[in-house]
Amino acid sequence: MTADDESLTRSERRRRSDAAILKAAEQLFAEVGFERTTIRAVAARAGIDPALVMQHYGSKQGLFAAAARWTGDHQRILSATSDSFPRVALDDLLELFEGGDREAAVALLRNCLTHPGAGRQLRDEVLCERTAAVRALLVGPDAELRAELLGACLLGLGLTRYLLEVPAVAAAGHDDLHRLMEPVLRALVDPPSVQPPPAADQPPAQQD
Amino acid sequence: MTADDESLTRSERRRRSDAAILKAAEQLFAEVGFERTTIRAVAARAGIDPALVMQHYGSKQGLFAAAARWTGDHQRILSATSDSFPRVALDDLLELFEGGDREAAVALLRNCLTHPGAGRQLRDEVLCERTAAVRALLVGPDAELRAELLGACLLGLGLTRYLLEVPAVAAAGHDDLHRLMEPVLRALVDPPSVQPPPAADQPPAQQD
DNA sequence: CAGATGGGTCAACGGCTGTAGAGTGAATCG
DNA sequence: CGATTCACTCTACAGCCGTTGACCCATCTG
Repeated sequence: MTADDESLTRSERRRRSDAAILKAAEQLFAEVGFERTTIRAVAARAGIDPALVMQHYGSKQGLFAAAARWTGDHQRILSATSDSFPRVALDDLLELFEGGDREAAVALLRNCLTHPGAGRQLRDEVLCERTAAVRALLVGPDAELRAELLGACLLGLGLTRYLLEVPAVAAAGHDDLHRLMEPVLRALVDPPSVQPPPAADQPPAQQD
Repeated sequence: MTADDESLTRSERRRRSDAAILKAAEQLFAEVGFERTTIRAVAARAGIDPALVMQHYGSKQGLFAAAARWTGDHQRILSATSDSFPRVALDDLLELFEGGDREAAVALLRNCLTHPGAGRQLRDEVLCERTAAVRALLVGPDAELRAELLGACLLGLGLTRYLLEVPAVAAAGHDDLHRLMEPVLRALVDPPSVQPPPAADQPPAQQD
């Protein structure tokens, strides 16, 4: 693939082809999904033999398990406050899918409705696990349901913007998305049935 | 399948097997997706020969095109007012996916990320077409983007509740979903930058 | 009743898929 | 340096898939 295949130690060759396989798999799983991705196509894009993919990852399922994963860091969400959550969650989403290594996450999203493992992973590791953390930020009743609904809205935004490419959503700038979506998320963080912090009702008096 | 295959006129037999094929196809496309659904499995569930499926629908693509479609009626949304929209849109979604013939719609949703035709159909016919109508309800700037974001949030709710089955969202009652999600949708119908119609019940005198 | 029609079945083809096993040659090591 | 390891390739298998064409036989038509 690159220049010299010579003068490479064995473990270097191993790591290099391993990375090439994984990268090709992430791209193909993200582009056309699990079923339409063939081992042969992955191998061709990685510039190696199909059988090598099996030796490295055991099976197509194993390859998918390694390639499709949520690459966002949960830490930033965890350290958000109830106040900053809408902004931070949106930023996280936009950065993840517009950053350099979005493929693994797109691969997970692309297949979450048709590949049982991907669906389970998205539900359990991304939506539920995050939910458990986000729930701690939320006061008032229905914290768990509200946390999951926050995930649902963010998921809807991600899908329409990056996978379905619904025109206006896909073309919108970050500022517009923040301006329009933050109040949406806030409606779940501070639902009408819950008085926003014990403070006064709602009058102008805003402080940070 | 049913009792008597005898004493049926030819066109009756035709219509009957046609309906059986379509129903089986809707179910399988909804359950396991396009790729994992085989003509043979559809035929087996319909109780007929695989070749008959081809004679009736031409190809697997043709069968899918007939089976996966949005069965909700756009009329109710169209006749909503800006005020009633959140409630009506939610009701529409819940009724569609908890009614008797949800399979065709689930089939469309299930495959919208991996089947190019399904994705295009969901985007163009459901999200965009509805958007064009909903946009008319919305006053203020960014009407198109806000309309599409409304679709995105509803899509996220539908996917997490009916396909991914995220626990709390899937188990929630209609009343809880209405109570929590209506304010969310309202944040897009009446974004903070737009004065909600000549103020009425809202707490007095808010201005920006 | 005899021929035409068409819904339905049967068997098969060609292609593609994931996967396995034997083999090769260069890097590694005693 | 000789033996061994191991990343890599080649070839092939077995199975499943969408699709097709020939063939039945109950229904329709004259």
